[in-house]
Amino acid sequence: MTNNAQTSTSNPSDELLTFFKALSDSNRLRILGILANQPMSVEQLATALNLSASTVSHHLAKLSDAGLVSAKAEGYYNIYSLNQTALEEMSQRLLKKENLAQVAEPVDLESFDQKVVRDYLASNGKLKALPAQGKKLLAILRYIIQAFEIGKKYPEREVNEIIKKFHDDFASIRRYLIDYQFMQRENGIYWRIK
Amino acid sequence: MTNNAQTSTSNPSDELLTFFKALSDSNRLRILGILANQPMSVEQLATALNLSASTVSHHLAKLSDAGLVSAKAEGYYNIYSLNQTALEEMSQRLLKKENLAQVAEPVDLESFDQKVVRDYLASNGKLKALPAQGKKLLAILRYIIQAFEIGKKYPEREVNEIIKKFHDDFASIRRYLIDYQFMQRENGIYWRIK
DNA sequence: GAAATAATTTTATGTTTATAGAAATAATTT
DNA sequence: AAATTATTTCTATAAACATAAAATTATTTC
Repeated sequence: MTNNAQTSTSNPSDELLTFFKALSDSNRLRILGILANQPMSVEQLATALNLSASTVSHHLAKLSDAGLVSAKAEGYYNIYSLNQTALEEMSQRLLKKENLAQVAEPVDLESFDQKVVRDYLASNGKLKALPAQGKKLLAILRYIIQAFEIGKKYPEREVNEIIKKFHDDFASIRRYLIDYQFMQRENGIYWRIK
Repeated sequence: MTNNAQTSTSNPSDELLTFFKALSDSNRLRILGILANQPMSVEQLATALNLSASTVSHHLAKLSDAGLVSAKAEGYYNIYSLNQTALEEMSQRLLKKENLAQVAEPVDLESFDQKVVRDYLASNGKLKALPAQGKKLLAILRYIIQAFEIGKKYPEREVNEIIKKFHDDFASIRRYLIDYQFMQRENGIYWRIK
């Protein structure tokens, strides 16, 4: 298991996650349903749901963490009730596309390219092979094209030299760079266009 | 990609549960966040999230079951994109108090009383004991009071007789019935008032 | 102060679920 | 047809979680 060492500082998606996790159990949904009709004590809920008091208490703690219910001491009963405002606010605030889009950590859109290139690069800096086609070839081409300056004019001989640093089959790669619109050519002169 | 086989007895809370379970995992939230920015293939997502393709596929299946994403075949890529409408519809439709209140199965509000009475009743129909106080005593009293007709006048001797069928300590119970306003008394005559 | 009652926390256990490797399926290119 | 690539399904495993009994805490009644 690799990834995200999840930052210790609570980010907005922690809040989302707590909210959804609270709602992702059938007995907790039943509890909310009951509390939407009338406030109740832990013991009453336990009887109504045929669960132990400790289990209900555990569920209520999760719902409470998510801000969905709140308790009011009454005698030695703890009367829980639905926190309706939180429910509606949450659903409106959290479930919009704009907000969701921000939930994603800054996605490294380059990472796919980087992985492909890493996989294909030998330790001498040359490519072990050329991907036959598709997305991986494009990733490699995006990598190679960076060896050229945008706008600068290169004679074909120089283009070949630069490409050869990556792979011996400079002819194929040069053609790909043209085909996929990374370069343009006129009278044996090449220039990078993106 | 399979899609929601939605159970034969599918009730509204199944739908809610599927929806929330789909959203209750941090990697699935990250996927949604990314797809809110741009559609992507399984492999691209796997690379961006540093997860295996099979894991991402598994997550996408859950999101798809919940109607949150949909896929479009493109070459041999499956390009997934956010199903924005579903997200907003769900949040508005599902998270209202009226709807939540219906999510709860018809709650048997009597069940607490019934359980208490069952626990305290011996096989001969008599009470094994009298709860000292609190909710359980009230449940027992609500049970006993049903032996009386509302409005009908009972002399004390008859009240004692009826109560004795439940418990020998008729004096305490008679007093409780008055104290807790199940009966009223005047000149040695009793009547049930609720 | 002692007994009774309600709720929470702790601890243990069985179930569910996320994960990834391997195998199977599907589509594409050569 | 054979090789390549992407995705899904199958299988196994480890982590997360629901559950309840027991212990603990807190409150009330007597």
